[in-house]
Amino acid sequence: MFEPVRSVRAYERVVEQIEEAILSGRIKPHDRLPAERELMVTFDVGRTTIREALRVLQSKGLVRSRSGDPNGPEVLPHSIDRLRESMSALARLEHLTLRELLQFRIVVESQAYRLAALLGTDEQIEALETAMAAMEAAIEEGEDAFARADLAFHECVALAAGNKLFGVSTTVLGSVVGELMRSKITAAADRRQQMRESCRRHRQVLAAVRERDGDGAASLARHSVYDYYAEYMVVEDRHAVSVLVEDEGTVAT
Amino acid sequence: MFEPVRSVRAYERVVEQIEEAILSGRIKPHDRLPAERELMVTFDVGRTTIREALRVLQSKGLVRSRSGDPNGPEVLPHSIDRLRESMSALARLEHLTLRELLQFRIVVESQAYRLAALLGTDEQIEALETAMAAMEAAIEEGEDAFARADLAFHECVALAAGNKLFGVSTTVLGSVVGELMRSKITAAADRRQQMRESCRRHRQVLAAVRERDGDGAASLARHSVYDYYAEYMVVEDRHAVSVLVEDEGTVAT
DNA sequence: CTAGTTGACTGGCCCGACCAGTCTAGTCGC
DNA sequence: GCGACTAGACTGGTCGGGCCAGTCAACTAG
Repeated sequence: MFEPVRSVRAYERVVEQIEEAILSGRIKPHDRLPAERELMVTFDVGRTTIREALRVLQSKGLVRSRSGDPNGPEVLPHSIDRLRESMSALARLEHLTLRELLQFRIVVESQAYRLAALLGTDEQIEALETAMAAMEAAIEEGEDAFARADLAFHECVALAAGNKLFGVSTTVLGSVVGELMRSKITAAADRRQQMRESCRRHRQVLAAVRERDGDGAASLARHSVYDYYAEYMVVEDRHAVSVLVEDEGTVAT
Repeated sequence: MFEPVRSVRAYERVVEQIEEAILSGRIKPHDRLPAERELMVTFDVGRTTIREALRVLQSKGLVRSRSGDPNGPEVLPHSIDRLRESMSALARLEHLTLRELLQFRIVVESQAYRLAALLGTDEQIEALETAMAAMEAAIEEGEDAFARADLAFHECVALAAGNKLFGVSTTVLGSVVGELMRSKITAAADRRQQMRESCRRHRQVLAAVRERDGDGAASLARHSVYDYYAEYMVVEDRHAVSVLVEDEGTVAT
């Protein structure tokens, strides 16, 4: 007849209210929350409680507190950092292998290209061309710049595909793969050469996209990822990945 | 010459240390952390700081504090809840549409089946059969039981595919889609009928998997998701999804 | 009009206290 | 001897007060 009432901590209810206000858009990024001593009056709780709530919101990437700022805690612009962190934690805890990450990445990335090729507007594909050029230019500016340009390119792909999820996934997966690779990096081979090779691959895929050849772009993208990482996997993992690489209907070595 | 030192809050360093201990596996699930008053001695900080650190770790889903528990805060078993939450938050903030979620889900799910069909062991596929039966039995036990059985089935698929990521994604996507659908639910149609229909679809896909027909299973899975949700989308969204549904090489209406 | 100072705020952190929940050891009744 | 009960020693949850360092803005001296 009656429902059991699980005791809810005070700070949790504070979190709930503020979080809802942010997620619903009632409070927008760059807005400021009232100061802690003010919040503790409006919520009628101690400062400890307010602070714990703010810590939680901060760890969720929703707000940021700066010591001494008279404007109060700042509501942060949306970011996928939290998603990246939880994905990264999951990867460590579940001991995700490079094979698993690449299988997933191949699936997601190739279909993003396919969607972009089939549904992207001419302007969006033109933007891809620009991003591609920026990427090639970034080779000279070092690895970080290149990584950023690469990210921007994939963001454009997701835009052309008309699906933000593909962009987010690519970013997150790239980050996690990066973390995993750092441990098994091959003594910093010729990165310059790798970047150029990467650009060549991207060019090929982009060409297929331009021709509105969705399947071709997807296939090229699959091979691109596979070839890039194949050397870091043992034979049986390579096979498990290559199953996804070849076009449907044919299974490779 | 010298690096700028951004001041790191005390509680953050506490979080770092404990988090690293957990993520690295040095502290295992169901282990207990020392009590707050004890931690505050070992870290040489006030209880406030310890509590803020614990709140953060709690919001990360790594530990749980129960009032009065003499054993201290508990290290939680791994869970994808945090990933689900951040994904859910992202979906709200970025206003992800049903179309976007389904496009992604179709891509991921179909390839999971494909991998399962091509690489799953006979035992794993047998387990799929068992899970399928449990799902059919669960129809009689209500929606919640059915949802659980459905989840378990997809977990088996990911297992057969040999990739935990596909299972995680399916779970997370399912949850987010569920949240989105709650708002546009069609007056609780005949859920019983829908469940039966869902089982029928799953059976078809499973049959293809049994025959090791990866492409067939993938194709059936794509259609299955599409058909299930098509009515909830406007025409142009339907088209953007159907592009992914048809086998490569052919594009549908 | 600018450069520097000052003061009123901010959040970060600590302390001590109190309450309510939880487990356990010991007690009481059988 | 054994089970039910109780009391106590913990636990975390919350509060208030206090101090410090950082930040910003208004004000002041040049």
